[in-house]
Amino acid sequence: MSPPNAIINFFPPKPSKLVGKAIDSVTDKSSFPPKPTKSVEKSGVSPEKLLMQLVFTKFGLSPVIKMPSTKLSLSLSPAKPYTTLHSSFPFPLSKQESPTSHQQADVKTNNGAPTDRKHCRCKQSRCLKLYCECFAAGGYCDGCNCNCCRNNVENEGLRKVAMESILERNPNAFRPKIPPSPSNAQDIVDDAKDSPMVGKHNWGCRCKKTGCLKNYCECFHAKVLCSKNCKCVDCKNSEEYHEKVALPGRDHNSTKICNNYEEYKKSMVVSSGDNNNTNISKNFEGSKEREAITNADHGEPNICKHFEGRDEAMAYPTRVNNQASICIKQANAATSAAIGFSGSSIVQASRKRKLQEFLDLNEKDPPIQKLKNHQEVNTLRVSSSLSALSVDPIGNASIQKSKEFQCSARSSFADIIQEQDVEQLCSLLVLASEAAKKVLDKNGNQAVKIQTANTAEVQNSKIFQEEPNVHEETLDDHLSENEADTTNTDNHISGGIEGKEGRLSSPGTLALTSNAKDELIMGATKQDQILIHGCNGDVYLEQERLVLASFRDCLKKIIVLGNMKGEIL
DNA sequence: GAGTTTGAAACT
DNA sequence: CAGTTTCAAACTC
Repeated sequence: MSPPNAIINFFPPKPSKLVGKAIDSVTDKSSFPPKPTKSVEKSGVSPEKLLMQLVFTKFGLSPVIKMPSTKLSLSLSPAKPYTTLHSSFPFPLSKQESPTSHQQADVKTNNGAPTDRKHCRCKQSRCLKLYCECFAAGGYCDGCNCNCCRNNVENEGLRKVAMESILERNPNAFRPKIPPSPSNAQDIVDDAKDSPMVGKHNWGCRCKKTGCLKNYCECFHAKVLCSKNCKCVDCKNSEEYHEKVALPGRDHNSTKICNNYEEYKKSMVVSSGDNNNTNISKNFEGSKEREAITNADHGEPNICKHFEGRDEAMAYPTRVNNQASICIKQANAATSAAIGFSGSSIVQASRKRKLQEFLDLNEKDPPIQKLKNHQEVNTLRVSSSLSALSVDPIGNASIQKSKEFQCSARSSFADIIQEQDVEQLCSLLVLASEAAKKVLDKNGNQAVKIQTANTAEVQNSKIFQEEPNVHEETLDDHLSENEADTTNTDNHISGGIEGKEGRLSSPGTLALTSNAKDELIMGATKQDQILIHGCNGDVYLEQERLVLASFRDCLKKIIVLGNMKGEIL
C-alpha cells in the first residue's frame, strides 16, 4: 500500500476530514478493473453488479443490485421529481429482500412505462458519503450529475473504505431506513386497501419545521406515516395526529376528513406505479400549505386538502394538540435508539481512535508489526481489541469484537480459581466417583432392591450406607484435615456453615450451601432416612459430610476470592 | 436556473 | 450527547 501522500492530489481540493482521511489513505485504484462505459446495461449481470455483491458480502450484507440505470427514464419528463421519488425507493434497499422487487418498482410504473431513478448531484462529498443517495442506497453513480465522483468501479477501494468508515460509525447506515414489506411493490398496491400503512422509518425523522408534510421528511418522502420512532416536532404525518383529527362523533366534515385520511394513508404507501402520486407531494409543498396546516391546529380550516386530491378542499374545524404524540415519541426515542443503534455509541466513542489507528498503520507500521507491538505492551484483552482495529479494519470487526468479549469473559474467573483449588476439587470428585463405583460393583443386588422401592436419591443414600469400608479407606486419609470443620450431626453441619459466616459474604452463598445440604439430606425419602439413621447410618453420614464439607470449603474459597476481586474492581 | 430552506449526515 | 457545520435534496421564485 502506498503512503497516503502519494494520492493527495487524487482528490479535489477540499480537504477531507476523518472519513476523508481514511478514504484518502487508500491507494489501490490502479488495481481495479478498467473503467467501464457508463452506457446503460439493460440486461445481464454487469461487473458492477458482481462487485456490489462482493462488497456487501464483505460487509456481511446481502447483495444489492444497482438501481436501474439512468437511461430508462428518458421517456419521462425530467421535471418530475416526485414521480422520481415515488417510483424509486429513496433509501437504501433492503439487503434481505430480492433486488428484483425494487428493480421492478423502479423500472416500471403501473402503466408499464419506465420511470426515472434518482440521480445525485453531489459536489463536495465525492459521492462517498451518505449525503449521496446513490451511495447510501448501495449503488454506484451512473449518469449522475455529480462532481468528482468516486462512487464507481474504478474507485472501488476508496468506496470500500468509505463504507467501512461509515459502518464503523453506524452499523445500520446501509440498512434500509424503511423496512421493506414482505411483498413487493405491486403487492403493496394490491394490498393497500387491506393494510394501507406498511412499514415505518426505522429510527424516525427529526423534522422541526415542515410538520413532516414535505419531502424533506424522510417518512413523508418514503410515503410512510411517522411513528413513535420519530423525534419530529409538530408532526402532521402521524397516526396519532390523524386520529385526533378524526375524532368520532364529529360533524359531517370530520367524517369526511376521516375518509380522506384513509385515502391519504393508502396513497402514502403506494410508493410505486402511480404517476398521480405527485398529487400527494403537491398538496404539501409550499409554505402556504404548511401555514394552513399550522392554522388548522388552532381551529382554522384547510388542512383537509392536504389529505385529499389537489382539487379538493374542505373545512377543518379542529384544534389539535400534538404534544401528547410528541411526548410519546420522545419517550420512545431512547427505546428506539437502543433498538436501532445498539452499539452505535460504542462505535462512535472509538471511531476517532480507530481511524487514527488505521491511518497510523498505513503510514508507519505494517499491520503484523503493529499487532506485535501492541501485544508486547498490553494485556490480552487490550491487544485483542487493538488487533481488531489493526489487522482487519475492513470487514471483520464483529469477529474481533466477539473475540474480545470472549477474552474479557474468561478473565473474570481467571484470577479466582487457582490451580491447587482445581486439583483439590478434582481429587475429591475422583475419590467420590471411585467409591461409588466400588459400591455399585459390590452391592449391585442390594442397590437394585432399593431402586425398585425408591427413587434415584434413595439409591444414592443406600450406596453410602451399604459400603462403609470404601469410604473409610479412601476418604478419611484425604479429608482428615477437614474433620475439624465438621461434626456428626446435621446441626453441626449447619453450625459449621453458620459459624463461618464471616467468610461467606453473600446470602446466595448461604443459600447455596444450605440448599446443597438440604438436597442431600432432605432429598431422601422417608424410607431412606430410616436406612440412613439405622445401625451404620451415622458413620456413612459422617463420611458424606466430610466430602461435602471439603467441597463446600472449595466453593467458599472461590467465593471469598471472587468477592475480594469484586471489591478491588 | 439561481437562490433559499430544510433536515440528514458529519463533525466537534 | 448536544451543538454546530456540511451537504445535497427539496423547494421557491
